[in-house]
Amino acid sequence: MATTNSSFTGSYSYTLDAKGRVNIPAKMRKALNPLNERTFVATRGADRCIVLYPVEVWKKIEEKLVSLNKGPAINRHYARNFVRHAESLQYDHQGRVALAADLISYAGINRHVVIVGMITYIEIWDGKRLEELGSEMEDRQEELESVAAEINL
Amino acid sequence: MATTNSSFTGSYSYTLDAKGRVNIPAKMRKALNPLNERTFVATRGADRCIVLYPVEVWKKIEEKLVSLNKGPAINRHYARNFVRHAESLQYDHQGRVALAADLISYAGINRHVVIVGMITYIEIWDGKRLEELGSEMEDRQEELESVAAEINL
DNA sequence: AGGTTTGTGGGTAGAAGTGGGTAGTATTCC
DNA sequence: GGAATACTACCCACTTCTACCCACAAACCT
Repeated sequence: MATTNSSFTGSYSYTLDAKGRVNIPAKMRKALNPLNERTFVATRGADRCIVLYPVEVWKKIEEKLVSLNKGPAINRHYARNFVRHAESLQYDHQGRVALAADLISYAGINRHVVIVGMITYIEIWDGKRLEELGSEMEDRQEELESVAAEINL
Repeated sequence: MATTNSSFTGSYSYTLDAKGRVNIPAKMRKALNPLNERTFVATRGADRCIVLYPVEVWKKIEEKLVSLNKGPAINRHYARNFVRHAESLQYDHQGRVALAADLISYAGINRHVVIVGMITYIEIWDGKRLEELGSEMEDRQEELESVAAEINL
């Protein structure tokens, strides 16, 4: 119960209700530093999922985006796409956040949702899509192993 | 009896109860540094068993995963697969941990469980599966000997 | 032997997850 | 401008699950 462990891990299965709300897993709520005041920043993730950053982490992302050289059009485009879909979400007293329709459709979510911890941030996936990705990954075992070799756990 | 920093060794046989709980061998509980607050992080092991790291060891793994460049998709997939099945487990006052159904089915566990010490971490196996693996290994005696030669005990 | 530790089973209070109501605010339309 | 409508934050209610507790049997240790 003493959450010295402030990182997000594990995966949890939930349902998106009729109002577009999903539960944030209790363990992740506990892992979120209170200075964030129960709020995350949600945006589009690279892998067609929704990504939730604790606000303190989001601030650092903003800094990096600001320091990005705005000369090349592609850089501006990148920053725009990242920020454009970002919205800050505070979970209610039942532990739920309301996701924007834009993000829900981007991630292809229908009702069955899986929330995955990625240590410093959280991902929200459509259950089925994540499964499909899992089986795709089985075909890419060597690539994964080369990553494993690289970081040498 | 300052066994604070001792290592995990030996193998012990237990039963998984109806609630998905297994005992952690008393010797391993004693070997776990108290700063871990009776908690391990469990995740999928490479050999179809469950792996338990003391939290202090897990933290180091997390650091490596966090420092992975999140640009390439394959790196994200790798981290996701690793962290996704991880959950932190604190053993109760009878010395048991409750394993997630996901991990139990991954390791193919039914009731009879063997817990193996691997010095810095712990493995949880289905009893029968571990036996089968043992007999497979008998056919690979030369390979085993070449490893022995390599580390030169 | 007798006390202590260890392993196993099961009951239960409180937490977690889910659905839905409502009041107050914002938005739209005439 | 003001009424009708949509939206959202907050609240309450119900079900399911889980962490914690107690109990007991077997093993262990002088």
